[in-house]
Amino acid sequence: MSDHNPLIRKLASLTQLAEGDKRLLEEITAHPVVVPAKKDLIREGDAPLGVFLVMDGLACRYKLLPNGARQVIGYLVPGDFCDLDVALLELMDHSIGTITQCRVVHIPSETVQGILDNHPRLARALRLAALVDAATAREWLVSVGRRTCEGRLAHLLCELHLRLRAVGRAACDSYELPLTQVDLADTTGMTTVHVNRTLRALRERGLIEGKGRHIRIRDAAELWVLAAFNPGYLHRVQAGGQR
Amino acid sequence: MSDHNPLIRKLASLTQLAEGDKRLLEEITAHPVVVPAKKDLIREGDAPLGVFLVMDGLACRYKLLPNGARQVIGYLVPGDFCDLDVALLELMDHSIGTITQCRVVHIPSETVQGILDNHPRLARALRLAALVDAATAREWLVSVGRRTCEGRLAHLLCELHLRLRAVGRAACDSYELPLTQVDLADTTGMTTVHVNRTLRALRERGLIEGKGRHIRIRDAAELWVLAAFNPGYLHRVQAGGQR
DNA sequence: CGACAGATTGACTGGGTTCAACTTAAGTGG
DNA sequence: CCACTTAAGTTGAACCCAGTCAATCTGTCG
Repeated sequence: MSDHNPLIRKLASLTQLAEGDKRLLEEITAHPVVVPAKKDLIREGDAPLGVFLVMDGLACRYKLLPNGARQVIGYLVPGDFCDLDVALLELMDHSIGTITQCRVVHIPSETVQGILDNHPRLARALRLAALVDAATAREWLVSVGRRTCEGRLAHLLCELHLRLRAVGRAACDSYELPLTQVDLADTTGMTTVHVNRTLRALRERGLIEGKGRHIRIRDAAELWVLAAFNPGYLHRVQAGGQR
Repeated sequence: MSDHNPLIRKLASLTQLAEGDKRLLEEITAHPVVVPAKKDLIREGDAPLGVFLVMDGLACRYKLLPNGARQVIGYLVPGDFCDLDVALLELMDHSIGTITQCRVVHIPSETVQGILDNHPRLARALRLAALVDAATAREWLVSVGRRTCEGRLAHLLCELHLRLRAVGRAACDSYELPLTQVDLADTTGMTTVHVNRTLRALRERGLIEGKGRHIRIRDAAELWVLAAFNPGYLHRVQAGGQR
């Protein structure tokens, strides 16, 4: 029953895993720690201490500017972990904080290194996941730089839907999105006011529906077009498209 | 005389290298190929074939949207290479093209893997360089999402100045920047018209000077403030600050 | 009930885009 | 050597998308 382990599901969506690999992953993720909402796991300027792995809940990477502005530079959904090689860095160049309460596993650098050295199939899977993270950051750059405001939000909704579905945290056409409009604004480079209006526009176009936390995608095809969403950057083995 | 080998200079700016390491790097980079300006090294959708390393000139990563818009998602200055693990990917999720004529080395995946497996110090350096690339993409996201237009351009100028200086391609306060205003616009998420006006504003404030390709930074301190530039994300060993 | 975070709405403003003309610089070929 | 072409840079004017400011509403929790 590895079906509910998000790390296993995620890695399995990127490449083939052997039974032994899955067992090892189960072991590593056996004892998560509960972290409340809105707590920093690690802060810019801190010395990194290994890899964080989110098993449940939602966390984000972010940076703050001197003027107080915040930019979210990535989300960690269940199964996601922060860079494999952080141990090489002296200092973190960004912060990671929880959005909701999370169950988090902290994996010491030595353990990570051990896996990378002795389990080539897993190493491959983990490296692949790291590549997808980097590709996702680049895709976000495209969003903020060149997509319209509607497109940015639409793109984010499409991406999170696929990512959550891959780890069994989303239904076919709906999911729980515990982000505030402030979070969305800090992610897409907009203001909260405009996020509010843009979401309404998406609703009025009949593309999405749902008050507050619950999102239902009413017209995925149209949403993809509006978002210019091309899921290739997620590098899923089975296309990762619509069910 | 490894002083002019940009890869060696770059890696040395990130971590300690032994003489043997440098010799190996010299070997690998001994036979670059000349690529004309404005040619794609590899295109989104292609199968990756190993790692590209830029020895001279300027190249960029970019993505195109269906509407024709382009977003530049990273520059490759001398010494930079594209992701170590691309071989794991089935398809490229973005393109890499030259801006100017470049001297480029193509390193087969097996060679890369050999180094990663058998030369731990080099592996460390290369991994570190890859982390810096990822951090740079995140910093760009902050720029486009939360910096003013003046700030974005200022930040880019600061970053490129440091990166070029690290590989001996920039003087203390000036450098050649072979980017058109179109390139700058596609990098910073602006229009060319506004890039033009914003550059003028930077000139009029006395922060930079220089027509066309040649940039001179007149007031680095002020430029850093305007850009909210914090070079920590480049993870240089010796602070990487002003000479 | 009061307090607070988050969402919503309206009115106003302005930064940045759009469109279009014009200039400058750098080839290229006759 | 110069007319012609093309890419890049510059400027002006009109417009509008999105930000700003501020008030109001909603829901939740103690």
